[in-house]
Amino acid sequence: MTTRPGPRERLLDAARELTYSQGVQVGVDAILKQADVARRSLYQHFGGKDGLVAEVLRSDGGLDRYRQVMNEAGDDPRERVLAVFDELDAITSQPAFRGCRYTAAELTLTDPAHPAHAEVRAFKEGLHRLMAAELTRHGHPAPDAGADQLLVLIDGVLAHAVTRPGARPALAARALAEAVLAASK
Amino acid sequence: MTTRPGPRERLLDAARELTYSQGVQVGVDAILKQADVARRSLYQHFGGKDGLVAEVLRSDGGLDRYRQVMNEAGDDPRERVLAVFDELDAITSQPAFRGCRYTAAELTLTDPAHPAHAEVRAFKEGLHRLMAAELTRHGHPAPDAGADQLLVLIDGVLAHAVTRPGARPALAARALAEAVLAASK
DNA sequence: AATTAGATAGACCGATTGATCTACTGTCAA
DNA sequence: TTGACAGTAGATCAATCGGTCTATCTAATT
Repeated sequence: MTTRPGPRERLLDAARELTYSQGVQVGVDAILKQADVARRSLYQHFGGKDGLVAEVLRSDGGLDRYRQVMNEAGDDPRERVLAVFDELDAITSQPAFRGCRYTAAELTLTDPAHPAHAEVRAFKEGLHRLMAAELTRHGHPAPDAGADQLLVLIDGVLAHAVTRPGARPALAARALAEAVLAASK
Repeated sequence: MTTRPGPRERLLDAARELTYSQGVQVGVDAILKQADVARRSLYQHFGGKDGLVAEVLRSDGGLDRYRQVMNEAGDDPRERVLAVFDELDAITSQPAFRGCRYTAAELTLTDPAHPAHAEVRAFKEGLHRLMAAELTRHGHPAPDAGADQLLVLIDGVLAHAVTRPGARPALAARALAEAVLAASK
């Protein structure tokens, strides 16, 4: 039989799911209930709700998913970048799609002192490095600026898909990503 | 001496400011205090907090601001579209910038029944029509698809600027907007 | 002058929030 | 056997939430 994970993992799993489907405003009680964990364990492991939310973002592995999608697309930088937008089209078409978890956290948590903000920034910086590396391999004359453009496109797709469900923004963005790639020599 | 606006206007002004600076999670009490209005007036005029929030979005005049920026740029559709991104660069560079109020509302308010969602959608649709009209005048072969691209860029700029303050995403997006315009015959 | 509608002030409500606390249980190692 | 420790269960806390209520005041209408 499968041993179920410890309280810490169960808390992270429950929080990851509920803070996405219901937003970070979800109550601690709901998380505790779904995790089937004692109240005290939460404060023992994460210090409080804020710490739990931050750890959810930190341990989310969002960057790994981007890497995986690109790796499955092969070696060609161009194909690897475009594969990201194909994947975005699939993600944003799912009924359970509720936007980018990082952007949502950033916009929802107004308090600048919230530990989640640092995690959001770290994620975006990591994604920027990821994209810049691809553009460098592709011979792009300004990989940093190009990565900025790709990030705008990615964030734009994830933000826009929430408000206009039928728009398929990833397809629109994919064509612009090709324009970014076309800047290479 | 200037007669101060009625309770309804004061409520809208206070709510517009506070829901932006502190998010829609801001308490009713804070809005009432800043508006210097009796509690009852809020429920008399708007039925509740949800109604007030929705009316803030509806009466925000965000579309008018886009129109004004484009009108100030003259008649040429190309200049009018690019002026939008110049303006976005200015807006996102302000210290008080806290993201797109509509996107934030959409991501924060999880309840699908919240009346704000309809206002968000109406705004984005209006913006889409605005951009499509410019592309049509510019001779774009597919104004609707082109407007989709411009909206992704706009949403991307507003979303990305929140998480990476120094990135100047509007400048990156402006170059891509030129690519959209270049599709015209 | 009488009536009426809108606004104000503020008490009050039940529900929920995040967090702390005590008491108890099970496990493993010394 | 003892002790340490992590986890559980649940009472409890103060604060805050959105919303309803009564009572009073004011200004325009009739």
